[in-house]
Amino acid sequence: MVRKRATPEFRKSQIIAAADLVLLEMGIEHFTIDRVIDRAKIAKGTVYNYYKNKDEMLADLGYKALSMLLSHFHTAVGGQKSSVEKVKAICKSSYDYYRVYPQYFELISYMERPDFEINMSNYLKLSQEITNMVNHVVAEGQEKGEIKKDLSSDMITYIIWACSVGVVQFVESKEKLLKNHHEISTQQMIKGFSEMITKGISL
Amino acid sequence: MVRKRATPEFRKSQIIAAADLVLLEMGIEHFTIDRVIDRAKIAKGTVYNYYKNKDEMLADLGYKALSMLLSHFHTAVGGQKSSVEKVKAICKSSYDYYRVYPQYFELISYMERPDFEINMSNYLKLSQEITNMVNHVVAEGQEKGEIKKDLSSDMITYIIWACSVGVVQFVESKEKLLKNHHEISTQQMIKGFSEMITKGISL
Amino acid sequence: MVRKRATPEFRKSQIIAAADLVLLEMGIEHFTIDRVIDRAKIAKGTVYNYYKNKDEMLADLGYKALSMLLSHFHTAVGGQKSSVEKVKAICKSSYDYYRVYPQYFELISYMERPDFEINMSNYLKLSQEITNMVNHVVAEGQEKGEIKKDLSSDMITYIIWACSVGVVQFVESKEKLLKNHHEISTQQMIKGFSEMITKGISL
Amino acid sequence: MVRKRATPEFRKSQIIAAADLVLLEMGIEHFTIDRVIDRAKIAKGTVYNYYKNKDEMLADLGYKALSMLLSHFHTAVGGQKSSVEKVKAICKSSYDYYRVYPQYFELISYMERPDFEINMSNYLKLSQEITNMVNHVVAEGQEKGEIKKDLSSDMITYIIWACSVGVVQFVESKEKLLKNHHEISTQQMIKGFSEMITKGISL
DNA sequence: TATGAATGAGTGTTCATTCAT
DNA sequence: AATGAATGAACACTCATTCAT
Repeated sequence: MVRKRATPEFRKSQIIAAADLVLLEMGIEHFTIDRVIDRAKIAKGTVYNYYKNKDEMLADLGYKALSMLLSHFHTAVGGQKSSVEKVKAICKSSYDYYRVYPQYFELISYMERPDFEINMSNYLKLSQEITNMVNHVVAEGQEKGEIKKDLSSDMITYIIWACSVGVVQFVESKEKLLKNHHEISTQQMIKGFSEMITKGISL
Repeated sequence: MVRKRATPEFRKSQIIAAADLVLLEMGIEHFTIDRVIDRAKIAKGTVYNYYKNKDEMLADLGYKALSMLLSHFHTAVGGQKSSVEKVKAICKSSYDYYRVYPQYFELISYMERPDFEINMSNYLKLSQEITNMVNHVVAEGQEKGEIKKDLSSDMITYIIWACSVGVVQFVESKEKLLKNHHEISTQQMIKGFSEMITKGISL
Repeated sequence: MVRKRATPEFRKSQIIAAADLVLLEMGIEHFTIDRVIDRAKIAKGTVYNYYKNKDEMLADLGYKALSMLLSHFHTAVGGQKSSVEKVKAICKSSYDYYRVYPQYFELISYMERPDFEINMSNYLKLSQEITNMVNHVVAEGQEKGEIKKDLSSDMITYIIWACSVGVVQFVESKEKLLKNHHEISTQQMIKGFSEMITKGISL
Repeated sequence: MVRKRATPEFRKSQIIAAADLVLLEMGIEHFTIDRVIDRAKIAKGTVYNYYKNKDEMLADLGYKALSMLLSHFHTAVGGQKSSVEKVKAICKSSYDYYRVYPQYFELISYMERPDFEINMSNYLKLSQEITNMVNHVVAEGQEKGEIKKDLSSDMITYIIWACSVGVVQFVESKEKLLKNHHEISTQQMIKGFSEMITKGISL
């Protein structure tokens, strides 16, 4: 009814903020455009002036999700001295991240779908940045003789990331299944996992 | 129109085969009854003579998926002597399994969702059997002094499984994303992963 | 599997007995052929050897329902001396009947559907018999000077029946709505209704 | 294909009009959304922009049904002087109402079913209003000594309503069954019924 | 006669996307 | 740019009825 005028940037941030809330409250499974426009108090058609389709909007959210992940990794690495400790911190912070933004974790998994065929160059660039960051830590460790060199730093980086995701998903599904939060054993598992990884990459 | 008669066993296997294909081609997200009946060339109602609902059909597929996995694990462990080698073989065979039955991996994840509320006692029993099998290998290794004891065999089993799933999913999504099969580096990654895990759990 | 042989009469009574139970337990709304064959332990196709379709089966049940109603009316009238008292007893026994066979009441209403287009000659004949029975009571009352004559005995009979059905349905829906059985006021209502009718038809 | 634009008010009235026709022609048992959209020549999804679900649509029809009924009662009562005459007019106007809006009668019955779980506060309020209106007429008659006092005005109101519904349904089913309109005897029946009721409640 | 596997036209509901205004 | 009414393809599931054996 009321015709709101706003700069494109503002409007887009308004939409993404609403989308963020919807994702937070409903999860990716029940994320719908209708719920987003309800939140954002804008018309349905307006969304499509800013996003080609739903997936493009999710990619935008995904970008935010990766940003937060990168920031988590930076914080985690910051306090550590040795490269191995840094890797361990990264493993642990993957889980911390999931605890704080479980929906973002879901979203990142969701975006791996093979039929997610939109322009995600920004997303991929950021994804690369995260990889580079971890890669840098690993390569440094290899140079300093802390981390074994029979695998390329790339490979080690991928393995660390893949295992971290796997462990978090495992914990997630088990917690959902059991419907109670047995935080203790989860913490033990994360700790055991981190140590296993660091031991596995050490010289 | 044309009424095709068949033994219940044949018809059920026909449906499962069609469902397998649909899962393989479309992924769990786009797995629908309509697509299954299209493939199986049967009427809609027929499906419901064999399965109470969609989830029960998926549970049947899931059971098959776990059976194949267990069988893969058994084969893999069979040829190994030391416990650590057995664990390594399990890690590698997770990927082999994925190569043969890629569709089953996401199905297993899907069935973990908390609202999957059908009778899955058979499925869960088999799931437990797999866990027990791996657990047995790990516990044996601990007794023989091959595997470290600061983590319970349960915990190690879970971590191995979670990491294996993570690595396979990673490989899967990267391959689908890049749409070319760089089998070599994948093989390297699986090898590196297996060695990292075995090193991580060794004394 | 096992081929049961039986006389057609026995088989039909077996089906109708099962159907009766299904109607009793599920109500007309959830009355299905599947549930009947489950109960009767016979094959689906067999039903259609004895009944052209579902409605014909219901008509058979409906016949039974009317039989019980007629029997209720006979019992009710039996104890009364004056015609007016007989009419009052009929009004009351309509409700008694509903209390004992609520599903039969539903069924009778259901069979009034305009698209209930099957051969119901038996049903209609019995329906006529009930009408005749009431009509006889009314006509007798008119002859004896107990019941007013400005309306034909037919008309009075119809009105009595129609009002009785209406009152029972009203009580039924109110009880279902309120979900508690306030038997007292219901009894009062039935009593009030019966008296109102008898007063209405008296000279 | 062709996108027809209309004001919401028009579209809603268009849907209701179509629904009215479907109810009239098919009866509540065969009232489906598909038939409504067929009639209204709109897309399926459009219905759900105006009604949350089927029951809400029926509730809207039901509200309209009660409105017309109340209006009929008001008109009927308007011309009468004595309370007893007013009651008689109400009985007769029930039938008039049915003649004008035959489809609404079964709808009102249908909405009494206990699993009708939508917000019907408006409907129930209106229903109460009708009851109050009749109740007022009866209570007035009791005060003036025209109507007997051995039953509460509430009870009498309910009985009048229940009997009226019963008689209308009886006439309806008989007419449909015989498929010819013997308007004369129907009129006689309504007249007889009204007089029977008024006689029944008089002092 | 008996069987029960097979059929397929519904049934209500969802939701991403389009497009006339 | 903004609106929001309109669209229609999906979707899981039901059940009376048919018919080859």
